[in-house]
Amino acid sequence: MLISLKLESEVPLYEQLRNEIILGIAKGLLQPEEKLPTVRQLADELGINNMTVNKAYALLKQEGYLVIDRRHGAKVSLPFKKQTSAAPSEQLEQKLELMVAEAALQGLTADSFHKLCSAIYNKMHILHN
Amino acid sequence: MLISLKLESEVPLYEQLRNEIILGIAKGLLQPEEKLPTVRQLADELGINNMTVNKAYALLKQEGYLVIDRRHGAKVSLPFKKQTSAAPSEQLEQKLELMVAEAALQGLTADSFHKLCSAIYNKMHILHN
Amino acid sequence: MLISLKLESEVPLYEQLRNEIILGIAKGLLQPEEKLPTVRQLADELGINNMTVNKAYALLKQEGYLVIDRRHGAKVSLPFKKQTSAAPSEQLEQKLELMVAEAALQGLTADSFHKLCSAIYNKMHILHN
Amino acid sequence: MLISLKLESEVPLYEQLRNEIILGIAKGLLQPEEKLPTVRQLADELGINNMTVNKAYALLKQEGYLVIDRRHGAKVSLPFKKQTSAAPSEQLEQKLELMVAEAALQGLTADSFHKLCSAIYNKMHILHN
DNA sequence: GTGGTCTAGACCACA
DNA sequence: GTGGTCTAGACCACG
Repeated sequence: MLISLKLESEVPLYEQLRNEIILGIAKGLLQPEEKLPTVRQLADELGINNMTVNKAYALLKQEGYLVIDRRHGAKVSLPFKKQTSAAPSEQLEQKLELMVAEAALQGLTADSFHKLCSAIYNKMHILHN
Repeated sequence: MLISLKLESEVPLYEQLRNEIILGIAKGLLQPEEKLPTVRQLADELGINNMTVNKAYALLKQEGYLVIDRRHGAKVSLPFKKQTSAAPSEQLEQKLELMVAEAALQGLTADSFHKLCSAIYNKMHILHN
Repeated sequence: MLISLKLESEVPLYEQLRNEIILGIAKGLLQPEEKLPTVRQLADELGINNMTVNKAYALLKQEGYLVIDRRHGAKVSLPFKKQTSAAPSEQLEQKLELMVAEAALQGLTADSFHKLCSAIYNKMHILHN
Repeated sequence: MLISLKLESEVPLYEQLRNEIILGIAKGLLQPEEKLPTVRQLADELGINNMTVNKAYALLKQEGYLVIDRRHGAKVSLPFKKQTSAAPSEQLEQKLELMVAEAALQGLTADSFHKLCSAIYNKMHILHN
């Protein structure tokens, strides 16, 4: 899996890294239980500091996407936190509301938006139908 | 229109303000051509620094949501045209992709996501059907 | 409020700092809404690095004990997460179980343990009777 | 007696193992003078390194919970006497103080805490009444 | 002036 | 060899 960071971006490096890994998991590029590179390896590979990778891993661990095993480093968690009936978090809802508002103001029709969502959802490996 | 800012939020104040105004426009609480409060008025009302409001207005102007006339202050732009063939901005697409990935990993089905989007879209005043 | 860290301890500095602040809040040495020292001030005062204090503050923020306001730095949260009927977290229960086991094996009677708990609880400013 | 370790836990394996054994003794699952598995047996059984088990045993020996005889392996110590006048170790007291502070801040009443302690104490086999 | 981020390099506990 | 912690010093966004 290829990870590319934008050094000039406003988004912090550790957050970009987190996002890329989440996308990787959702798209199936990273399988559950799959071992991730060590902190040092990834830091070298990306040309950034150990602590930056460390912070990203710690964040992903805290959010439940990664499991960190003292013996073998970091690996992808098993999926399905099994949200009983998948109530979307309030935070997600608010972010989505803003996004829809921007899309609507830019002239995107509801239908176009739906199609865009579908297209994106289909790129995800982990589907819940 | 009521604007509420969360001082303790991660999101910068000027960005929260920008977001609230965009939502206001999309929901029809702010009409096209409607005049907004002056920087000072709004800053006083919200209890924040002038520069913060200024920054939000400048950002909204740059994004095309506001028109700023030195004589008459800031007012809401005329809406964009419908984009039937609609190329959603790349930034929007990337943000949406990440959001979908997180939603999927949290167990939200594509169908639930679609319904959520529809519900939100229906709250918007500016519709493009 | 006086904070003392043990440099020779096995407990990480940032965690010691977190613990001291939690104790301070519980004992009422730090009042709700009270402003804490800035990261730099506290780091200087304790003779440790900024990032160590930063990490402690970030942890306390994440746990809900502190609120970080971009304008005025860190302050103590309002209490009462209002646990409906205060179901003790499973983690607390497990830690307590181990502690009781150790106490029992060291010959401490149940009654002594109860009295010890009462004595400690009475030192706390925030009581729920 | 069943021992389960969590590889993904923050708590070091040797410490988890120590804790489980202490709980086993306190609950009476391990009787005084009872022989424990050899280091190798237990390491194999749990799928962990010999050194890890070794470290746990050494720690338990140092704390007085185990007696290690080179010829007969490790066995459970005889219980301590009742401490009627009982000075609880300072370390125990500090850990308990932090725990109470966290519990209080999370809205747990003193009474609930007491009841929880009683319930746990009753699960222990070694009682000092 | 505040916290947030990042670096380069170091040491330590764990396994 | 792994992640976790810490340091000293730097730059930046926010307000």
